[in-house]
Amino acid sequence: MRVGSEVDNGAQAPTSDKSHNDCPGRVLYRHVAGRWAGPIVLELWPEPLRFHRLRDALPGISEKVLAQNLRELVRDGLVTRTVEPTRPPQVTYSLTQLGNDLASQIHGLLTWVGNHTPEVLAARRRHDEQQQQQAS
Amino acid sequence: MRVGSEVDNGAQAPTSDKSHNDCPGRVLYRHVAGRWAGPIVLELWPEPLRFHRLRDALPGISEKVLAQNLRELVRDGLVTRTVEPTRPPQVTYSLTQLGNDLASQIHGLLTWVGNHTPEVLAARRRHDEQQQQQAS
DNA sequence: CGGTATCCCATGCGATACTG
DNA sequence: CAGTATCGCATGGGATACCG
Repeated sequence: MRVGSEVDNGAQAPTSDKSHNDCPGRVLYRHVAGRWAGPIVLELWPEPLRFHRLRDALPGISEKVLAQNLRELVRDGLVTRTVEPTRPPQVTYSLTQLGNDLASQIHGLLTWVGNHTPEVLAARRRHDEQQQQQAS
Repeated sequence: MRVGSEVDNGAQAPTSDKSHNDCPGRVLYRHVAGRWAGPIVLELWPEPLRFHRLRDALPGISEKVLAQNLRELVRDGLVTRTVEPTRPPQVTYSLTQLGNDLASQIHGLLTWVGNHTPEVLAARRRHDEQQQQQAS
């Protein structure tokens, strides 16, 4: 609770010049660890997919966000976008070699999460119960 | 602080109740893939560290966010918090076995990023140049 | 089919001040 | 030393409508 009546002076220096924040590796990590980049790459791992197939494989994603992520992945050389000039047009996304390497790392992380979520939930329950007891 | 704790879907009801959004694995992934959880776990991988040591090892993190992440990690059974009742108190954070497993996955992803950032940057430059040409 | 455009909200994170 | 409290922005991402 606001002890001193000091008003927060809203201008919080964006920290923008701290060199480690602009570090490209940092930025790239933030992207590949984002909410959807990992899952998308994993979907493309076994086989190339078209836009709507990809969307359907990722329940909950919006087309906007899927498109954003794909654009970024293509730009970063992790995914290839191939257009078949048919009618209607077909656009296929596939992993590059670089993207393939990344996929194996993502896979490791994501399957770890899949395998150990129950243990984490159990630990969490134990922890919360102890907190409960201490509170009482 | 109850960060991302429970369901609590105050968010803009993503098509209402799509169960996959509340899926514990999804939530856990969002956490370990967050901006700092990965780096923190990696710092603890070689050896346990105290709060300020950890903060200093992670340039740019605020104490608030470090504390938040550590609390969550402890709650999830990935990190152990040990208090030495000396004067002044010493608090040491170390990985559990579960946290150790996670660390190796994170390590894979983070070192991949470290090793391949130059290639990504090169790809990005190539891509941006092509866009430039098409625009003209 | 394969996207963009627009609008808006929830959440994460940073900065600063204070406490046991 | 090891945190908590408070405030506020920036950003990612969701919903919806529209375009080539």
